[in-house]
Amino acid sequence: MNLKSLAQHLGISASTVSRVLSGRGDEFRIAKDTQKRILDEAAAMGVRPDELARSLRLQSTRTLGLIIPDISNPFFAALARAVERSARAQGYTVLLADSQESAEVEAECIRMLIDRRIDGLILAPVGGESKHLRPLIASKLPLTQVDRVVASLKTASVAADNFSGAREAVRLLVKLGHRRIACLQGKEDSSVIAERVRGYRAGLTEAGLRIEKNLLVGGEHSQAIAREHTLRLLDLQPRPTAILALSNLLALGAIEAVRERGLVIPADVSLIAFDEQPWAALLSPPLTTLAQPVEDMGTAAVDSLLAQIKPEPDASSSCKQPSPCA
Amino acid sequence: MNLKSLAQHLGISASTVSRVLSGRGDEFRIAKDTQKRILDEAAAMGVRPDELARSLRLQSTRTLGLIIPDISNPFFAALARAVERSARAQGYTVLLADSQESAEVEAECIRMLIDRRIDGLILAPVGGESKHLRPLIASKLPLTQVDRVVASLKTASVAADNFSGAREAVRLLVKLGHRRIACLQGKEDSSVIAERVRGYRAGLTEAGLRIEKNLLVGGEHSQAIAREHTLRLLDLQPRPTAILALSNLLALGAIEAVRERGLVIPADVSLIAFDEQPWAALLSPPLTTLAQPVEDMGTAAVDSLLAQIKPEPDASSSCKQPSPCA
DNA sequence: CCCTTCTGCACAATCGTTTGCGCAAACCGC
DNA sequence: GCGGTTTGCGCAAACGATTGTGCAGAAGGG
Repeated sequence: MNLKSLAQHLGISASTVSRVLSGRGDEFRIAKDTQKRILDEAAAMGVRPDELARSLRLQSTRTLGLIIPDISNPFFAALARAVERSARAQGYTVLLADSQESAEVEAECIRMLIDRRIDGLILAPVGGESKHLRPLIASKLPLTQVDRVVASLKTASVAADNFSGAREAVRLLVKLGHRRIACLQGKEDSSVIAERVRGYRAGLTEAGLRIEKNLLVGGEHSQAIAREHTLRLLDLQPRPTAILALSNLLALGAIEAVRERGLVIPADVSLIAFDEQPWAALLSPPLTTLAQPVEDMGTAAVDSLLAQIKPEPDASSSCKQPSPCA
Repeated sequence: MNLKSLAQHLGISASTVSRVLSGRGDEFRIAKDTQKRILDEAAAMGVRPDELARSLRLQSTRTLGLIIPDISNPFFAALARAVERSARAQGYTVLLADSQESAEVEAECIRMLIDRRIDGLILAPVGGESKHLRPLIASKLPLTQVDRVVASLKTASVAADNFSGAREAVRLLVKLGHRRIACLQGKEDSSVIAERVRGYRAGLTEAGLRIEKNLLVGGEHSQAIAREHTLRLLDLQPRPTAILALSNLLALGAIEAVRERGLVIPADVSLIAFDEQPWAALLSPPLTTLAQPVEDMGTAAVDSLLAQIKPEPDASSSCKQPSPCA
């Protein structure tokens, strides 16, 4: 079923078959007649060149790696889809790996992808310690960070304008009359969260509001912990009138907590959350979310990476800010 | 950075390095001293054998393909995670592809995975026409179907007991006093849906209830269409008192429709849905769901596939039935 | 001291492609 | 009928690993 056996079968050399199958028959002046024979027989026998051998010889796999922290998070699932589609459109395939929010697993994924000789890597880092990324940088593999960005790594990166997004959210709440606005944050060492927190503070300051330490809670990116922190927020006297949840997972925890206290959104407390959710509209009343431009981020990441791979420099790009929606 | 250059660097042949790095130095009676030199230097230089070349030579990639119809569906995301973990535990890596609920894309994914010489494939088929799967069967590639099963394809398969699950759900509703129970189905040609519909009918019959044609609606696996069908259900006179949604996506559409009609679950109409959902508990009141044993299905699929790959026959397995939960 | 046995490693073929180079036949003009 | 050009294609060497076979040198026996 391989190119060589097809060649034998036709009494023709493998070189000729290779050239014809790669669509460069004319370029090498292979007789039309010969080309037709080869193409017909290849189709009939279902012969397709072995990508492994091909990659080995060409030293290029036309494969991109994508590492995300959690495929079951709708945001990352959407990102993965966008990356995959965009890569496929440019003739690349994507190897997807899930680092499970663990630096250790992340390092393992990186090793595995490098062993498979991917042409480039799109990485949404788990954040925090980045020692394990040093060998990656040293390897000179084309690399683009996406969503979360470890700034100490000098690489191309693609991220939403999280600062403006969060500030915008606060402005919105202020306009609605809120004065005690709490913020439910995730991992502090994540660039995404850091930016959003910065935006939160900026929004408050801008509105002439004080930044109260006990209204900025969290520190883990987990639904359970978000729930606990929200419970504590709700027990404060006076209670905050609005909560800004910095991610979809955190929002889930917050909603849980609000329900648990027998309170109602938005009568008792308003909630506005980052990340779009398929179910946001189903809550009563619908949850206000800040959609991230995940499609754009995916294609931008692929473009940025391919720009590094092909020698057509295009620098790193950035993205629209999250936009509020119903 | 490859094995050969390391060999030169040490003034040793590549064969020896290969044997040592593959951990079989003793087996080939390589001197302890030589082994140590090789291992040390390999670690220092960060040398790891090229998986491409290795796979080519060994005619085995230790890679499994997984094709699912939609990674952004939480059920499939969870399945992918389970498969990935289970495969990794057995030394295999997984190539994930998303067929986007399209037979055409599915065929393309299959071709791509075969070109990459995967050792086996786990497939959640889009269903319907299966002509495009013929070449796959012909290729003799180890294959296991998961979740959805195209019965006409004689392959190993892993699926939940959807029949019993649906029947159980109907029993539950009947016990709660419902007599007019509607069913919101998806693609009729999907084995999963077919089984669930069968279970639905069985449950009704068992309870001595008539099966009313206009209470069994649907035909597309889409939230929007589910919404429309539910609207029509709700406008029936008399209105059904309960709806069984055969998947998470359909449930979303149903909830939308119920809200749109200004009705309340479960006061006006009860809803029970297949597939677990992270947000099911957040609705007011919480949505009753039938969780599928997705972890088990993932590991069972991998086991079934590996049984075909390694010559340790273990036959195909099946799975626990979906269990009702809060 | 020679012959065998064991130890420790190297040689070379192989997996399935791609590609630079080169060679034979056909064709052309004179 | 001979040199030169064109046409059409094959040879063989890569790519980076694995592995059966074989070959030296040391060790051991008689």
